[in-house]
Amino acid sequence: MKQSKRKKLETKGWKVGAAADFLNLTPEEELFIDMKISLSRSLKELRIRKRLNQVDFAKLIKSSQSRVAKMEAGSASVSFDLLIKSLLALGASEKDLAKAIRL
Amino acid sequence: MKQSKRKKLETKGWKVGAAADFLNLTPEEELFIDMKISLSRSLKELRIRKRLNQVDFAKLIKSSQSRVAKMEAGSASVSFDLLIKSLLALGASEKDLAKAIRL
DNA sequence: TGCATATATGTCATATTTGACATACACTTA
DNA sequence: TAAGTGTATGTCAAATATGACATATATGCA
Repeated sequence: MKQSKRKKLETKGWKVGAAADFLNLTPEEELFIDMKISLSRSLKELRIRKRLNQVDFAKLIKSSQSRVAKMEAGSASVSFDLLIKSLLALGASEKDLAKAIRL
Repeated sequence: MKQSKRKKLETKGWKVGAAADFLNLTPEEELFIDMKISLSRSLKELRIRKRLNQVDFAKLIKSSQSRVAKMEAGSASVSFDLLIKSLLALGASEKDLAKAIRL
């Protein structure tokens, strides 16, 4: 993994693998994180395109501004389930999600 | 929603929405469930293609046979996170997952 | 029939994720 | 400068998902 990418993840609460050791990140773990980050990006993009601020979007999905911020920051404490629910709430289709995973 | 589909979900622990009322299933909720079920199917398919039984696969992902069964049954108690981790463990790529979501 | 293998279902203590809240930070504009 | 707006970060009790376990069911085969 590139040094720059590693640094980025460390700050977001990602403790991957048993040893929380970024040197031992398996390819699957990296893919898993990459996909979440991809969804994060799509979420932020979509929210902004809909001209919603984090507070209003949080209300829309019955969550909180802080959690929206964490979603968009690619925080490790956010599940795929929440990301996907959020994207669907913004009107994303299955096709959109399939695309978003890989962006 | 079709009657047949509704019946199927009811048996798998899906209590959707506040009222657990299948008559009030929003399109987003339905999409959410559909996607999980799609991943379930792909998972089962991939596992069998790799000639693993549920016990051995459970060991591979450090889980249990019962949870693998629940994953493949499309149980409501299974998260996207676990489904995706499992698929990645079977060698699925981001592309594969993007496809699997929509099958 | 009994035995082996594979899968399904239910329960539960533990682990993780959640929304809520407080508060900090960044930026604009008056 | 202060006030307003939007976003980020940390904490925590409650909600949800988890692996482990027991047990049930199904199928094949001696």
